[in-house]
Amino acid sequence: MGRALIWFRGKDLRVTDHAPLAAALDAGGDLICLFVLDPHFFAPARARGLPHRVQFLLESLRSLEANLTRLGSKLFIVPGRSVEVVPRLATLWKADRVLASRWSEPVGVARDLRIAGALGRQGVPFELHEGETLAPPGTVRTGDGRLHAVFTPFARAFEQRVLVETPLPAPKRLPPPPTDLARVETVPAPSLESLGLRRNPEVLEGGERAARARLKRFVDEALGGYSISRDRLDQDGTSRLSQDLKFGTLSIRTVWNAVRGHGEAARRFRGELLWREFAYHWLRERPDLLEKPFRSEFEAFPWSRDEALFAAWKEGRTGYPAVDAAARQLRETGFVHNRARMIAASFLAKHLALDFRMGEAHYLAWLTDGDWAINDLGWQWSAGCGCDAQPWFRVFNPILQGQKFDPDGAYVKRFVPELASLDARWIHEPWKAGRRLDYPAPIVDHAAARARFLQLAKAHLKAPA
DNA sequence: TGAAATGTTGGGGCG
DNA sequence: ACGCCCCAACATTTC
Repeated sequence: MGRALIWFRGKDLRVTDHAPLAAALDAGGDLICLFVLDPHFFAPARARGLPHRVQFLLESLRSLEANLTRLGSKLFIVPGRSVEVVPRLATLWKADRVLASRWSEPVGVARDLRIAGALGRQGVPFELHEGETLAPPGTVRTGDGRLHAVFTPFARAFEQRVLVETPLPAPKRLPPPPTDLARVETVPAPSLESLGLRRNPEVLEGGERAARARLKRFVDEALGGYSISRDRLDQDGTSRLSQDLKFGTLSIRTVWNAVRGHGEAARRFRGELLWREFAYHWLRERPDLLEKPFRSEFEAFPWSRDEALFAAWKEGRTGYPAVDAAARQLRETGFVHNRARMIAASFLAKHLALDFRMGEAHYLAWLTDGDWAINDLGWQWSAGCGCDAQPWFRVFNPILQGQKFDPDGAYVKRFVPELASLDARWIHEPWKAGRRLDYPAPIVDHAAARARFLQLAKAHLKAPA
């Protein structure tokens, strides 16, 4: 027996397959559930810069609170900085140990080190449990102990060596919070309105129940055709689970387990989950990747930082419909289709030769699913400077990509309404329609921009050191 | 998890 | 009938 303080954080907002909760419940004794509300993160000015993420997080937090209450426990939401709050409450509430889910991204590692130190000085163990990834980052390695630099061998090694266990069920009930707790300031889960935001109905609903419904929809309706329809901008062929993995409203192994078997399409989807593992492996090994390219020959690459071009890209007025639709989908809905992310990223890094970190930061702020490891890997992949990246000379043609993956222009028309009445024949190259449109001409010519980038990259990357 | 340039092949029109 | 050219279709190479 003893008293466990379970510290829920922004990446494990669930009660199902929650290792710290299950471990504490197994051990018996008192159980206190805590969420620390950092006033820095939950400030109106900051929230306005990340509106979609904040909305999803708040809904998921309220869902977690309701679920814990339903199970007989309670979520204490305490304002403050976690490095201060957690050690203070551990002492004040006489916890014997503090449990949390591992958080392996740089800010989480640094914070957990400080907290472990502070708790250690108070004689309280700090236990981090797995659940963030299928395999703890860094555990899948080559024969000589290095991380795989190429995805395919990584995936093969993962499948051979990693045994993904069955998810833990949600607890049937939880012990009520102890009655002798010293009173501390708690706050209700903030409302969007209190942060100066209005609910955006385009952002998917937060919380475990909505997440489970999405998983079921995907497995029942979309998984079978995943291999083909995953690339279609105009279809709902993707899982739409990214924000649930980001905030932990579904555990990664719940998703993995739900798509076991199911043939080739499911194997393809599991491959995408393994890209996530790959990204977490590398970021844990190389926290500096958030600042610099994986491939060192790109460290001094002469990227542009042209603010006018960047603004056109962010606001969706480059004149290339597929690129602009992606930009507007991001701002309006907090989500961008995977194929559209690639098209938009390629355009920024190659046609515009802008520093990929500008796009990376913009995506991280506006994506509901914005995840450091995955976002960074994706951007570095597109810019050609990443781990197992696409070659620098591979330049997506935004017109062809649009024609291939949005043949009727339905995706473009949804997010670029100025083009709604345009014939599908011209939808990806509206300047050829011979019509006056309230839509910008291309800010760069595709062929010229492509040639310019290839020349720039060749000169920089092949020049003798 | 590309695209464009270049090379090759083969059928048909035509002198 | 034959060779030549044209060019679409496909393959290979290059960026």
